[in-house]
Amino acid sequence: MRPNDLAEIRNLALFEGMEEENFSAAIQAAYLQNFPAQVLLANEGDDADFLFIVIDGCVELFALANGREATMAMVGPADSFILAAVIKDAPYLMSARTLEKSRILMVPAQNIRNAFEKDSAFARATIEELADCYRIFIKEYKNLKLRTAVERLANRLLDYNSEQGKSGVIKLPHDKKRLAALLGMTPENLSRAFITLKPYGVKVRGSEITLNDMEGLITLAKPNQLIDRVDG
Amino acid sequence: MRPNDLAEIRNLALFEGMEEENFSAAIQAAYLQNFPAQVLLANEGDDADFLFIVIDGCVELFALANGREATMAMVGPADSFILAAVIKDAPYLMSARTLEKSRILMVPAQNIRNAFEKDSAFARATIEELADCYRIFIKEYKNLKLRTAVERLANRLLDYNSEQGKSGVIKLPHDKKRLAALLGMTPENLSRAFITLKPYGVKVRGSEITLNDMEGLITLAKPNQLIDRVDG
DNA sequence: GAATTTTCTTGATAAATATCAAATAAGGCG
DNA sequence: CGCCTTATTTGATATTTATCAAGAAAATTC
Repeated sequence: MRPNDLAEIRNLALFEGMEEENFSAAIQAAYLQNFPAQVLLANEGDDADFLFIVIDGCVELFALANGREATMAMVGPADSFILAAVIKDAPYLMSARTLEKSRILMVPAQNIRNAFEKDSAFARATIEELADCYRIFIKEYKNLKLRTAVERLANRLLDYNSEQGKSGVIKLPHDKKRLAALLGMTPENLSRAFITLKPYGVKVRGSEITLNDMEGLITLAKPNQLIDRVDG
Repeated sequence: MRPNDLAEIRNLALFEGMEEENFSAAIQAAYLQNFPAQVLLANEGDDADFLFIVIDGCVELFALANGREATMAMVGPADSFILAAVIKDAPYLMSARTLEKSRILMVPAQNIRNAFEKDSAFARATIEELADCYRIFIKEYKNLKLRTAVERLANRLLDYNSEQGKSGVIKLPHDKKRLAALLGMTPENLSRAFITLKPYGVKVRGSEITLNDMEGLITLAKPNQLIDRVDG
């Protein structure tokens, strides 16, 4: 591991307050690895051998059942995933695959569990991280249960706009097939949802989306601090 | 608070390993209160003033948006709720109401936050509790995204059957309106889902359900350890 | 126990979403 | 560039789920 990488990892919220000694112990057994796109990092049902942290790139969390596939979340730089399975020493409930070339830190589960037995700052950081992940999923669950497909798309566009500097011009961060899966709809439905949003000033040119009527879009989307990451 | 109650609370997983001194400090400011049915205990959007723990009774967690209401979970004895909001000192993402006469322990949020700063056993217990809650919701999310309404009902019936001693005769723990909301469907749809399950040996007599063809029902439901609480 | 309210069911219909098939567009590669 | 693969869109249709309006059943009240 390069010293550069080490410093970057040291600064992750999860490890920030940790004692140097405990950090070293936890991290020395870890791997920082480069993966190409479309690599399966974790498979639902398998025992939680590693905690994963995305350093660079993008990872899709997904689940299979009944011949269907559901995208659960997209994970980006500085995000950990499957922390809860590691803590419980239980099977992963989700699978994970890289969507693009990604740099991933893999910390053996046992090291994580040892670390928060020993290091109370790390235990507290773990609590914070878990609480964050929990609330994100509660919001996703509400999003799915309380909104129609068009409303979910509209709010997602508002989120992307906020993340990307509120310029009114968005670059979709994933291809449309994956965006559809993330929003809990089929690609065909996503296409039609975009058409439905046309009267609300949403212009689609490939993966570039322009929002020409924020007022109107917001009226339709009804963004909500208790569901969305960012308020439109 | 009666000594009896105190002993019961002391034995909750969350407080089990806690130092006596810290437990006393946390609990002395707490209220153990009896509520009738249909009392709103927490309101989404409000600041998290209390951690709630159900001692007796039943509480519904729900959320509102766009004129719709979604039931998020049912909480019973020994379960805590809205722990994550307390930890983050953030607004509740869910509202909570009693469904029946209930005894609820309310611990001021500040006491909880103090407690895991001081007490590492409590911090670890909090991690475990949060990880449990997280995994339960991941499962619910998968349930909703990967299964049809009929499949969700079938699996819920199998769960209830397992919980209630696998006798093949179930007493529904909630009225059907609430069961429908919990399963993410309308009451009308629940009625029809029961009719759909009739050929699979599901007999409905009020809130008493009889399962006469476990094989068939399981074939339809396809219960899954990675979604359901108990495996059929 | 009759009246009243609430819950549950049923029927008819509408809306939302998925599926299947085909056409079009976009991107990558030799 | 032109071929080939993959992604996206469109159209037609089916399925799933919700809505609205009654009616039936159950529970509650007086």
